Order: sequence, then structure tokens, then C-alpha cells
Amino acid sequence: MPRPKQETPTDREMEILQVLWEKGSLSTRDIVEALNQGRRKKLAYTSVHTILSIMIKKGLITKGKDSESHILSPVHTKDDMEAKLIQRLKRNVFGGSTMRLVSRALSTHAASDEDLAKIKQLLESLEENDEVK
Amino acid sequence: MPRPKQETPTDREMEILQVLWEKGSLSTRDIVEALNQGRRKKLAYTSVHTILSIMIKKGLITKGKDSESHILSPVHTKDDMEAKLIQRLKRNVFGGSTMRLVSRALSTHAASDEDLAKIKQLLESLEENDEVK
DNA sequence: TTGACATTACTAATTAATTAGTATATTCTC
DNA sequence: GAGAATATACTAATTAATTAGTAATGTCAA
Repeated sequence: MPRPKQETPTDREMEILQVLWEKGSLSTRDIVEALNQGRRKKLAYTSVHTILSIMIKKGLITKGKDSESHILSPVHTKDDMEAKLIQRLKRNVFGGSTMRLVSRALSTHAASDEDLAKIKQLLESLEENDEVK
Repeated sequence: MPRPKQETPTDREMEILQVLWEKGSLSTRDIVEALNQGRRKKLAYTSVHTILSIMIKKGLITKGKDSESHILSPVHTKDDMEAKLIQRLKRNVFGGSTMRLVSRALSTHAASDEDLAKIKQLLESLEENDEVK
């Protein structure tokens, strides 16, 4: 058996999704231009097109109806995808522990004071909700 | 150009590294057995061997000297690898923001009260260190 | 030492991902 | 509408990852 189909986006696919989440639904041409913005080695239109085809097959993006049939939109929201990818890292690397993941993230690269404050706020609100799992 | 060489471990490679970090240096046979522990579909010895060869080439694991030439050990510590993978996710998905990553991790799947307390403690210590970015 | 068994190396097959060239279809301009 | 320009589809080539079979090597007991 060969490599299994990857349900989560690859790096390149992620890059494309980021563009779509930021700018909304776009044509292939627009996506290519956004990707090549400030990039040493430009990607060929056709290369991007191939990846987009794969992403459609995977269900990561979808074509518009009728006259917008060449406009591409993300299927999942950015939030959902972020959650899914965190979930994956948590499972594969941190033995399913959110706590371990967060600790590592914080101790490796300290955030700014502001950020720490925000995280604290978030913690407070979580405690208020009494969201025990 | 084809797909770029992946510097970070794949899922299967990660699984092997987890075994090595937990049990220390092991022979191929021991790794195979640990992997197949409680697994519906067992992996063939040779399949694991091939992956181990790739991992050696990548510099993820290394062979012992002389009489231990068939004993395999991880090159990087678990902590280092965790940090590297978090870094990667942060860059590819969260625009490089630790804050956004941690927020998503916490809001998606709430940790237990104990865990929240531990994270709070961690935040305190970070603030004490005055470790700004 | 020689045969049995276990370990390791080599080879192969399959699919995913990435890149891009060529061909076809569509659209816009004159 | 014909020709040019642009957009999309089809095809292809290359490498990584995953799986595993077969060959070669090493080890140990009789």
C-alpha cells in the first residue's frame, strides 16, 4: 500500500487557502497573482491550476455556480481548519493533550506582554464558562 | 520540480520517534513490535525498515557505533521536535502568531480546571522572567 | 562446520504532491 | 465574424512516502 490520502491540506494548499480566506472567492488568475506577490520564484499558472484541481477533489475548495463557475471558494472556514490542524498536531505529537501543546507553545517562544494578558483574559472567560472537559 | 523534501517528520515517522523517545534506543525488531502493539493491521518488518532508512538519511535517527550498529536512537530530543513542529504550524497556519495559536487551542478544546491552573502558573512565571518576545 | 533461524539490505510497486508544457475553449477587440 | 489574448483543461514528468517481497548476511546450536 502506498501513502495514504492526506485529509489535511499540504503546505502549498494551505498557502492557497490563506489567500482565499483573506480575499474571498477568487479566479485562478487572481490566486496565482496573490501567490506570486513578493515571491522570488514565481509559480506557473498551470501549476497552481493543478493544485486547485486536487483541492476540489479533496473537498477543500469549490467552484461557483453558472457564470461563476471559474470562481473558487474555500469549503471550510478558517476557524474550522485551524481547529482541525491543532487537533491533528495535538494527537500526533502531544498525545492528545491540549495542556502540553499550549505549554510548549508558550515556553518556546514567549509572546509579548500584551499577548500574555490576552491569554490570561481568555483563561478567565473559560473558567467563567466552567467549561470542564 | 516535484514535491520538496520534508524536513519535519511524517505521521509514520513521528510514531516511530515517539516509541524511541519513550523506550530509548531500540533495534528495528523492537521498534516493529512496539508499533504493532495493539494495532489492527500489523506493519511488516521490512516496511518499518525502509522508513527507518529514510529517517537515517533525513538525520532524524542515527545508528549506534560498532557492536550497537543495529541500535537506533533519535537525533533530536522530544522537546526540540515539539518546538519545531509548533513553530511550523504557527508559521503555516497562524501567520507566525503564538497568541493566535494558543487562543485557538484553548477555545477549541477546553482543558480541565487543573490544566487551566497550570497554564496560568506558566503565564505567571513567564511574566516574572519579563521575557518579552 | 553446517543448517536453522533471525536480522538487515536491496529492490519494487503504488500513490500523493509539485511543477509545468501543450492543447482547447472562451472572451474581447477591431 | 476573424484574429489576438486570456483562461481553463489535459497530459506529463519528477520525487517523496508507504508498503512489502526477496536476497544477503549474521548468529547460534548441534
